[in-house]
Amino acid sequence: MTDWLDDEEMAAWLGLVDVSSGVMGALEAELMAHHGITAGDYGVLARLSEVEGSRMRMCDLASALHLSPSGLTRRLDGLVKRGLVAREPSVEDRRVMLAVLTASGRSFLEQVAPMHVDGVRRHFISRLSRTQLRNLASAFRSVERGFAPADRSE
Amino acid sequence: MTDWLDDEEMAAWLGLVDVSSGVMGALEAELMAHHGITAGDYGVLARLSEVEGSRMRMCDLASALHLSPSGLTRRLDGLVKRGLVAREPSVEDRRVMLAVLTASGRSFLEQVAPMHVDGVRRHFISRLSRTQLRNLASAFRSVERGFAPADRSE
DNA sequence: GGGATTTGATTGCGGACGCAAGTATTACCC
DNA sequence: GGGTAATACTTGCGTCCGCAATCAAATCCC
Repeated sequence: MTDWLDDEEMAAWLGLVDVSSGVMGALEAELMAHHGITAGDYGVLARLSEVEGSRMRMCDLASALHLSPSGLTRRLDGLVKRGLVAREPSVEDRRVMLAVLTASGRSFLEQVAPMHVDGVRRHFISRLSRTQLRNLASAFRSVERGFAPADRSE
Repeated sequence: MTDWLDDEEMAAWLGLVDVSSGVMGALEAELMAHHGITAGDYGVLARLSEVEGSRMRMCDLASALHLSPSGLTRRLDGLVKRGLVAREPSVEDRRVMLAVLTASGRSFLEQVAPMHVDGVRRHFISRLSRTQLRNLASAFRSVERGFAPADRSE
């Protein structure tokens, strides 16, 4: 018989699954209901707004968002059609396209972002004490340290 | 200006997102590579195996898996085609279909499950001390307590 | 410097899934 | 008890997204 999960292990594992899907689902629904934007689209805008020049190479943006190249191409199509992002060929490397946040994309994001962080706070942060928050962050760091060198099973 | 997230809050939030997507992604890839089954299909088999009689009403199964009714219908189509699950009309309520784990479904699951819990252990549980595990489970419970009565924002 | 390899982006195709509509059965209620 | 409402499942349709193929451009290497 295999080494099954005991109650505490199971609670931690199921908790991770339920909490992440629950919180992210709630945030997605709120973003869509109040601003008509998907979490994926919001992620593009937010990421672009954080970087120097508000522009990123497609490939860097795709990996930052854990999205395939083709997925990002189509996601960007929608954002371009809405005028929130523009495509701009790179001058240093003519293979690459830069995704650049437009002025209206930035102002849209500035309307949406406060509600999003409020959602994170309401559904997640506010349920936790400061100690729990710190413990959580430290536990997540422990798990993430195992990610990079863990691929030798393939 | 809105009430932004400080460093610890941000670390906890980003940690949740990255850890859950990282761990679940790794588990999904392993399930697919070693047993040719998606995480969704595995979830159906696992859930059925846990209940009395190895059968569930479609609607209960759908909500347990956070899946829409139509999504479950098609997912079950695939599992039925592979002979792992069977459909069985209910005698007490002729609207409902029961999804029932077949003998081959059960034996397939018994081959897969040890690898799956091993994956959970490798990618997640083993990175944490017993104290971290307990703290994590308790923090998740705190967050989940806020789920049910939190819908007054809609 | 010119051909082979690598890298970046897009498109065709197919799978997965949610919503809305449709059908069948049950529950409710006067 | 008969009509209305609610529930369970399925199907049609559209969207999202990953993989493989394709094309363009840069890099490598002799």
